[in-house]
Amino acid sequence: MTTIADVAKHAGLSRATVSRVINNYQYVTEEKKKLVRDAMNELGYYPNSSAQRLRNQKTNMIAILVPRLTNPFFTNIIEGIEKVAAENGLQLLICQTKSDKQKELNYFKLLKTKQVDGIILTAIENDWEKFSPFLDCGPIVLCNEYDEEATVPMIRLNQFEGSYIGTRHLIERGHRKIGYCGGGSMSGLSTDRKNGLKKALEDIGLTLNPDWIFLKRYSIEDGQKVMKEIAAMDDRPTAIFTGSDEVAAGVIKESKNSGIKVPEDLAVIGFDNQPIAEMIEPGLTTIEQPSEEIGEKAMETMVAVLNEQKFDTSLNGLSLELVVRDST
Amino acid sequence: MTTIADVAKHAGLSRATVSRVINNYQYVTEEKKKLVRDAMNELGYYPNSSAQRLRNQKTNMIAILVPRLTNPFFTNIIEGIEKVAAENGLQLLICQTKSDKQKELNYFKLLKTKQVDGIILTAIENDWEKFSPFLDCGPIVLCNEYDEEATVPMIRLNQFEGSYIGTRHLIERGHRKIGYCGGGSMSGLSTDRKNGLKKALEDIGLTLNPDWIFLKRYSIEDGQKVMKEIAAMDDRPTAIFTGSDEVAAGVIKESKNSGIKVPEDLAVIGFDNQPIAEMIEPGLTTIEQPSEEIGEKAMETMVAVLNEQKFDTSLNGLSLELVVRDST
DNA sequence: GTGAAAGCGCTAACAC
DNA sequence: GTGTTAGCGCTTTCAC
Repeated sequence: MTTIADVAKHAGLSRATVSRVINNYQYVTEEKKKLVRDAMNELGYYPNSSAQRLRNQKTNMIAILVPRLTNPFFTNIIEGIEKVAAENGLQLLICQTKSDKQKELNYFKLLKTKQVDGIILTAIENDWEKFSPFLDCGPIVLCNEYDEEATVPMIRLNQFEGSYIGTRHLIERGHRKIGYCGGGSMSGLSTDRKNGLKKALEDIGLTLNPDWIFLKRYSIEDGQKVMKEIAAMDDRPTAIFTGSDEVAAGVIKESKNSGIKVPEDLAVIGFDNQPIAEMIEPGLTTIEQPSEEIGEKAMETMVAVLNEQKFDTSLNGLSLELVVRDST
Repeated sequence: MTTIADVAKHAGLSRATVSRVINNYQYVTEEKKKLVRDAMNELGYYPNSSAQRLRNQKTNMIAILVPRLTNPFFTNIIEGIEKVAAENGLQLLICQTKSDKQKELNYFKLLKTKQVDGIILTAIENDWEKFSPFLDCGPIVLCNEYDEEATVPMIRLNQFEGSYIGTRHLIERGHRKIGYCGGGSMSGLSTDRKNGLKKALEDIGLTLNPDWIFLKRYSIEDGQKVMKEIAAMDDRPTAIFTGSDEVAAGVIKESKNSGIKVPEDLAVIGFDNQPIAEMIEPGLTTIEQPSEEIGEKAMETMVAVLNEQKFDTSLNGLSLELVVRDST
């Protein structure tokens, strides 16, 4: 392995000067800069990043925690994060939690062991207080999901309104028996969505039937199970509001096996507007989330916090929009 | 930040002993082990990974290069890789090349700067010779894609046979005018698939019509474009063999806009057997790849190479299988 | 079984 | 402008 000392010797200069060239320090004569660069090229020298990290006490690496990489919504967020990260010379350590509390918590040790400078969360599995030992170890930024207890910057969209407009749409189509299918029961996002739905129902004097509430549903398979459960009911909803396009796609897929027609027998509305929403039949009505922009904002916030700048995340300008297709 | 010296002082022992406890060195009395562990807990000590990496000259981190995270085939490979990585205490640095030559090459610098101990490639953008400066910087393992020039371990499936059986299936359904839609023209995998198709045609005295060859098609959008091109032809194929389910899904989606019926006017066969294959209508006939197993084998190979064990990758026991649905 | 000390490769005072 | 040197936090000989 060739080190900075080898380059220094080869160039007939000191290690300090070589370091200055590596780091674009301005007061080095062009002549010696060239000497150093030639030596680096001849020896095929690259600075050892472990040494740099140890010396500089920073890694230029940010951990991104996502539930699953197989969900395009999260890979789209990563897409946005990566764009801004690249612009700022930061690297990403992408971590899958598989929605597992312990896994999520373990990744926070990355902060303690100084493997990353900060963490961006796209979901939350644990109670917020579990994170308190880590809050002073480096910046934490929240996006997509949120928690009322959290004291860190958040990129948060109005999920209440998102599900409210979705439910209004169902009501306008004549539905009165509307079910809800969401994520974790403790989740701020999921709670807000449920409340948005409730509010829309209450506006016309209805209440949400507890039999039609399904929680902790995330995948296509989960959606299929929900459809089976609905099919087995004596009193079925005529419409179902789901927390993701994947779950909605599972519902629609299974409806074909259950002899239930979408949207005639059951209207289905998704969330996210993933590619799958326009691939399936009938096309999925859904609430579009600007996933890539969410990622961009999150990383911009991280960069600002790392540079100790202030950054107002309360007004992020991002909103949810209804995309109407054929499933409603 | 608390360091090993703080722990040593707190426990009334030397830094060496603390280090021995951290690394489970066996000759430390239980009594002092406890003293050290208590001190670590009280101080909330975690070893600094940059320092460990610098000292040990290894990172326990492996880079995984994938074209895109939004393609489930690659995230499934990552799934398998991650499983084996976790079993072996290795971390993953997931890198998106976006099928860009320069990006791919840049990630190889991770090896030079000692940010990772090894690299697993799931695709190849550059000519193999471009990688030669990096071959002695750490182990490189190839999976999915391959290159005849490559001298590194590969997890390689018989793509020739995969497309041969797919094409046979089309021929048995009565098709004689079969088109091919694949990835990079230089790619070993894509070339083998094209040759498998050619062979199946030649077996019954036919040749592949060059007008029906589409290369560098990867996404749903690419598939839609292919369908448009086909629709505009005077002499159209009656069946199309595609290199991924995403492209096939795009073809099928666009067929509905072009008034072309699948499979009656155009049979479509995909590759990979991704979730989307059974979500769309008609259900997509496809060649299933054991993507997760590919990832597992790749990481097992990497672990073996890191431990300087031999590992025969030529017999990996993985094979491709035809999954028949309604698109053919 | 435990401690003292050297050194992994790099950067940033500080001196000149 | 450039060189000298201390030290980032850790592990591992080598003594004892």
